[in-house]
Formats: sequence, C-alpha cells, structure tokens
Amino acid sequence: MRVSALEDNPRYDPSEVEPRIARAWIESGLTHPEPAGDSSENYSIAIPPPNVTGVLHMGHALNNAIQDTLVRRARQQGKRTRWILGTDHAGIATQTQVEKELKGLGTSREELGREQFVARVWSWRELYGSRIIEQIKRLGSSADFQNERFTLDRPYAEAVATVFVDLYKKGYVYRDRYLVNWDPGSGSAISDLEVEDREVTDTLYYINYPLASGSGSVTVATVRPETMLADVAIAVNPQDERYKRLIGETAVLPIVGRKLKIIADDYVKTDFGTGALKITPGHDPNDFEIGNRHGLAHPTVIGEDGCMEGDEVPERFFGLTTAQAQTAIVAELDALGLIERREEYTHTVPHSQRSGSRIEPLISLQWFMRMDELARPAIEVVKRGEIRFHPEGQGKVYLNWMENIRPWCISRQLWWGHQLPVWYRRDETYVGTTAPDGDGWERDPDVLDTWFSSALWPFATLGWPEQTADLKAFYPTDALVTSRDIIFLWVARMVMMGIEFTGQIPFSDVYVHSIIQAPDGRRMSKSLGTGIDPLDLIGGGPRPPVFAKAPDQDPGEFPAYGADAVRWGLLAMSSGQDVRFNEEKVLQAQQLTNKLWNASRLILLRVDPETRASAQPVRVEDRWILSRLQYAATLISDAIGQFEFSRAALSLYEFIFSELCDWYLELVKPRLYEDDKQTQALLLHVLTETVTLGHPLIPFVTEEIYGHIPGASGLLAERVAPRQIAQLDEAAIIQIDDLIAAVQSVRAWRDAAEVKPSAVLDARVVSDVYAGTADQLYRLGRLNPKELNGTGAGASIPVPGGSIEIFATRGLDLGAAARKKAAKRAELEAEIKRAEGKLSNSGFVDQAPPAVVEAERAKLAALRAELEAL
RNA sequence: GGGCGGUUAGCUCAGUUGGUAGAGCGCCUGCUUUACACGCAGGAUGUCGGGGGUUCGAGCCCCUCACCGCCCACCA
Repeated sequence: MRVSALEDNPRYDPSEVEPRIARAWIESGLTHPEPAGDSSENYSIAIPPPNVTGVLHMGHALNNAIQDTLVRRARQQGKRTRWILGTDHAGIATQTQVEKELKGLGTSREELGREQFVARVWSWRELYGSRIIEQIKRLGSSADFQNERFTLDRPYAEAVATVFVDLYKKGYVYRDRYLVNWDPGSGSAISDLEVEDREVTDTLYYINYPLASGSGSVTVATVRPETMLADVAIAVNPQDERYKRLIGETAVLPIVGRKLKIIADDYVKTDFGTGALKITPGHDPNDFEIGNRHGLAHPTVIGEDGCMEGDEVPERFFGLTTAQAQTAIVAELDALGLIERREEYTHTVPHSQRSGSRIEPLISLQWFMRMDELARPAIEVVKRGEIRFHPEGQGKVYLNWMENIRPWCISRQLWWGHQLPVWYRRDETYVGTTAPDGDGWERDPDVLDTWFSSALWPFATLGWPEQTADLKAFYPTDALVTSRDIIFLWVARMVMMGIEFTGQIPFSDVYVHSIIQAPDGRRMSKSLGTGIDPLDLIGGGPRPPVFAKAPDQDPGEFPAYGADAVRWGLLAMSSGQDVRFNEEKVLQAQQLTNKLWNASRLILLRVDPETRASAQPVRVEDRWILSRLQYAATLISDAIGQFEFSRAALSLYEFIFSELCDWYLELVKPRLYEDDKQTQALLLHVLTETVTLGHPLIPFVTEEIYGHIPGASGLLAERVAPRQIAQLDEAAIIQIDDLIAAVQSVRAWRDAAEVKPSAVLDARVVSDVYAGTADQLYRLGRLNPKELNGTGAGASIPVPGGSIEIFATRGLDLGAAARKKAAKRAELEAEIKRAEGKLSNSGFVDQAPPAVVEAERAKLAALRAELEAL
C-alpha cells in the first residue's frame, strides 16, 4: 500500500501528504511536552501572537517557518521543546471589525451596551479566532496546539491586573491630564507608536494679530486657524532682530479679543513662516511643551468628538466640526481684513494607523506609564550582550529608542480589552485586582492598550504570577522571532516587563527577519493588489495582479507548491534585509522536494523490505558520502543556530542535488541494481540521515519519506539526530573529488569533440590516483578500458593526477577537441603566470601568512603538472 | 535633522575572520541514460555604484561622493 504510493507517484504531491502529516504531528503529542527540568536545559519560543481576527499573510508564513525550523532543530538535539502558541485580542482592530458588522446590521455598540457588545465580540472570536490557528497548522508549524493562549483568558487577565496594580503602587503608572494623540476614528487616545505620518496639502494662513498698543500687528502663520480660539500667547525667537522689541508686549487675539503676551522661546525658528508662532497648548504638542515652560494655561476648544466646545468658544461656533469652524473663522478674519495671504502647503500630518483619521491632539485625562526607569536595565542587558539582536544593527535601533523613551499612554477608550482595575468614588481612587468594598464605587470604563498585555506574553502564557512548573521549565524563552515594525511596540516592552516582574530577561536572542515585499518592491497589501496569500501559494490559487507582465494580462494561478516549498522558499529568500518576493525560490524548493522524493523512490523501491539500515560503508564513495553528510549536517545546524536560514536552506539544496543525487546515487547504482544487501543497508542509513538533516527545513516531505523507510519507527519529527554521523574521511574525500573532476573533464572533452553521448570510447587511464575508482571513471565517462601498446592515442585528456588517453578516433572532431585543449592551456598558463607573479613578489612571500604562501606554491605545482599532462 | 540598511551576472539574491567572484531563474548546445523533463550533461555571462586610501593582496577594512529603501524626531 505504502510502497504503491511510491511507485505510483514519480512526482511528489504535497497536497495529499501535508494535511495528513500535520494531523499526525499534533495527535502524537510531540508539540506538547509536559514541563520538567528548567529553562537552561529546555528550549522554548513564544510565538508573536497574531490578531485573533487576523488571517495568515506572508509575514506570518516566514515568521512561522523560522520558528518552526528552530524548534524542530531543538527537538532533534533532544531538548524538551515548547513553542508557545496563542492569539492577541487586538483591542482596536477587533472592536473596529465587530462595529463594522454591527453597522451593517443597523445597530451599534452604544445601542447594545457594553456587556452585550463584549459578549458579541467573544462570540465573534469563537467564530473567527480559530481561523488563523488552522492556517498555522497548515504551514506545518509544530507549535503547542494543545495549549493555546489568548490574551483575554482569565488567568492572563489576572496577570495583567496584577502587573498594573504593582506598577501603580511603585509609582510608574499614574493618571494625568496631558496632551494625547486623540484618534477621532476610534474615539480613543492612542500611543505615539500607533501614529503614522501622511502627507497632506493644507492652506497656510498668514494672520495679523494687532498689537495692544495699537501700533501695528504681528503676523503668524497657521494651517489650523480654528485652534486660534485657544491661543494663549505668541512666541518669537529671542535672537530674532525683527521681534526683539516686541517681547513682553501684548497682542490682541482677533475675533475673541483675548490679550496674548508675546514671549521668547528658542523653539521658534526664525527662518520659517513669519518667525512668530501662535501658542495653543491645548491643541498642539509643541505648544503644550512651550506653554509648560512659560506657565501658561491650556484652554481647549475642540472636544473628543471633533467638534468645537469649551468656555473659550463663542456661541456661533459651538458644535461646529473643526472643518466648519475653520471656514467660519477664516470668513470672519477675511471680513476683518486680517488675513494677509494664504498659500498651499504640503506637509506631513500625524494620522491614526488603525482608523486612518487625522490625529487631533487633545488634552485629556488618561493613564500613563513612566518608562525611563524600566528602560535602564533593559538597555543594560542588551549592552552587556545578554540579549543579542540578529542582525546586530537592530540592537542599535532598540537602544536608540530606549535611551530616548517617553511616557506611554496606556488607557484606551474602548470596550474590548482589559478594563482598568481602577475604581472611583468622588475624589477617591482605588486600584486593585478586585473591586473595593463599600458602595458607590464606579469602575474606570477604559481598557488598557493591547500592547500592555502583549508585553507580558512570554511569562503570562506560562502561568505567571503563579510559580508554575511551566514557568520553571520554559521561562526565560530562547529566541524571539519578529519583524522590525514591532521592536518598540512589543519587543522592547517585553524586555522591560520581563525584567521587572520575573527578574529575568524574557529571551536571549531576538531575530529580526525580512519584510517580504511584493515582486515589484512595493509593500504587500491586499488593497494595492500586491498581497500574496500564502495559502494560495501552498494549495494553488490565483496570482495577485502584481504578477501580471502587462497591465491587462491575467497572471494565472500558482501551482500547488505545498507548505514545504513555501517555507523553504521564504527561508531561502530571507535575510536581515527586506526582500522582494520571488516565486523562483519557491519553485526551486518544489524541485528540491521532488528531487528528494525521487531519490527516495530509487532507493526504497529497490531495497528488500527486510533490510535494515546500517552505517557500514563498503566502498570509498560510501565513506565519501558519509563524510559529506557529516559536513552538511554541521553546516546546516550551525547556520540555523546562527539564524542564517538562507544559508541553511541553500546548503541543504546543494547537498541533496550536487552530492547525494548527482554523484553518490549515480556511483552506487550498479550495486543497487545488483541487489547488494550491504549497499542497500547503507543506503537506508544515508537516506535516514538525509531526511533527518532536511527535516527542520522541509518537514513534510522528509516525514513522508521517513514513513516509507523499512524499520523506521515513530515520527521523524520526534527522532533525535545523532551527534555525529561519521568521522570526516579526508582520503575518501580527495579520491572522490578527483574522480568527479576527472569525469567532468571527460564529459567536457566529449562535448567539445562532439562525441555522441551514447558512444563508448576505448581509453586508458594514465594515473595512479584512480586505483579505487577507475571502474567508476570508465563507466561515468562512457569509456571502455583498453590497454594498447605503443602510441595509438588519438587524444589525451588532462585529469587530476594524470591523463586519460582516448584511442578510438573514428568520427571524432579532433579540431574542436584541439581548440578546447588550446583554450584550457591558455587558461592554465594565465593562472600559472599569476601564481608565479605572486610568488616572485617578495612582499607576498615575506608578509603573507606562511600557510597561504605554501598553498600558493602547491597550487602552482598542481597547475604546472596539469599543463604538463596536457 | 538623527539613526539603520542597501547598491555584486538579464532578474531575485548569497558571498562570516581580506587570499584567483557564486546560486536559482532566464539564455545557448546536446540527451526520452527505466528515481526524477519539477530531469541529466556541457556552456556563455560580472571595470562587485563612482572616486580616494590602508595592504604583498580589497566585493570584504577606512574616507568621500552619488543614488535607493526603512525607522525615529519633526518647521507653525
């Protein structure tokens, strides 16, 4: 039955194999180790929790491929390995989605009320929350699916509350009126990190503010005249000759009539605008700072709904939107003749990353977290190298941000999330993990920034604050795998919280992987038509428009590449650098899996099912392939350990194609066909170690092949790799390398001489380095060994350590062969000349390391010998 | 304005202690050699962004210029 699957499929078909094997991995329980021992002997990774409502994208696919490669390697090293899995409640993103749905149903969260709304989000989560988890399974990720976490689960929520209360008691968390980034789109304050700049063209108005003395006016430039109602001063640079005499004087705010002091502040640029700046502390972050420096009040005229309100707002503007107010105020200023001029002005303006709305800086009562003291130890651990970033440059980025850290606004005016463990009663404030005793307490309606809870992920998922066995066994975790965009939002905060609450760093290595761009270099995005769904790549689906060669051309469909191919392809593409997605790498991976599948067919369909693997080599090529296997195993394992996944992936490809298939299997075929039992046993051994070697990088196909190997037990995913496959056998390596070079020389010569590929030529090997491999040399060169007396040779092919003389001359194009030979001679002569030049350079001989000089001498000798043989 | 990174074959990218430039795809020439045509064999292809320096020797180290990304902070 199983053998027939091999027989029937000369092409490897991942679509049948992969779902079956993914299930087997999970059902085996191998991804769900019971806690034991401590974290120094175990291996763990906490997944960056995807948004609960999210769908898999290319970033997840790469992120998962990397983590799975790391955990599979750790398992092969015999470590107890836990890949912590879960999802994030993603406050704003999730609430927005559900609200959108409600809107479609003609209702709203306000209509439902908080309790019902939250219940509705929970059921939404039940419906869609498992989708991304299923997609992660499809990738073959060997995460702990039996132990899924969610950032709003009760134990997790208790950890969050515990942390908040503790930080409050330590004085890090506090409530304050402060200018925040107000997002009118979500109706909430957001943190600095959730703000992005977008380019906008506004009108810059130059407005004259009359001086109280009646002698002239000061002109200020602004793009937001509606905020002038909240102006409290005019600032100029103290060095500015134009305005020096006005400092200390008073101007009159048009329309309102309020007196504005003219103050001096270094912040004001003399070469921008008019050099005079209206100060509106209630609606501008810089003005807020300046206002604080000068002890100014900060009245506000815009409310949280984006409409005009407040004591300073004249009746006729009250309730207008900011846009309406701007129009009205500009009209009045025009009527007063106070607008000197206006010009188009393109500048960047902060917008909410989530809702896309233009940020309205507002003074508002929010909860904040002071970060500077928490940052200090988090800076130290990176400087001391306890936490290492890969690539290193990202560590500098982290430090740069940490050293300039600012307070973090942690309250959000949402319903979906961790509600603040804070209660108020008149002037009293109570902060605690449970509600206070007594009547009249009202809980703060706000929830915490999602990243506040994510910051606890590596330890809250393991049961903290309880001292659980999980925590002991798997915390600190080992590696944290992520992309650049959340180094500040998430990574930095995990380090700070981890150190503060567990006394330990949460992970020792941070691997920052590539961002995969669209093939044209733009970012991947559904709305741009540049996004590629990894599942379309795996199972075969439509190519996005970005793949079309011409605008109206149909880009067609992806073949069903399978998860192995997508994973290997992404790993091979990726580095520390952002890269453009290229389908060729996925194709290359598909060819790799197919190649390995067919190599396995060659072996498995020929061996006696009673045969069992044996590491006993028979011939020199056996010792060679064992050495090559050992070499490749070390290379790949080291590369993975150093987070060089591209190198690991390409090394595997190189081994399977160039060494195993192109040479070893071709060398061993005669013995395989002759039903040689010892050879069969060795081939099973080589195949077993090869699939073990490849398993972290292409887990599905290797697992499938392993299942067909006679005598193989259990799952490959559970197999501990041998510490050493073989001793490196230098003699065997040299012999086979010489053989390969000789065969290649013969083939190249045949090609040049236009010898029919099927023709077998009489020939004689003149060299003593092929004692153990001559039969192979004749066979692979399509030569017939013949000892002839005298000088009957029609051609002499130079090979390492000697030459091969070809006797048959009939039908040979000796002219072509001679040209080939001449070219080779010229090439050799050029290289000899270069080597000689180098060696006659006294600087080189005297100053280069002796080993390098010696190597150069040896090379020269070899080149001369080769030329001689020619 | 500050920071990080990039510029290598037609395309996408490797190149880890400085020692004669690599891969995949594409291209050219052959081959139905019973594991694989998602294959096999052979082949062509690079003033390693420009300039300067260090060195016996530089794609790799230093300086400088140019261009391209991204991040942070921003001028009303």
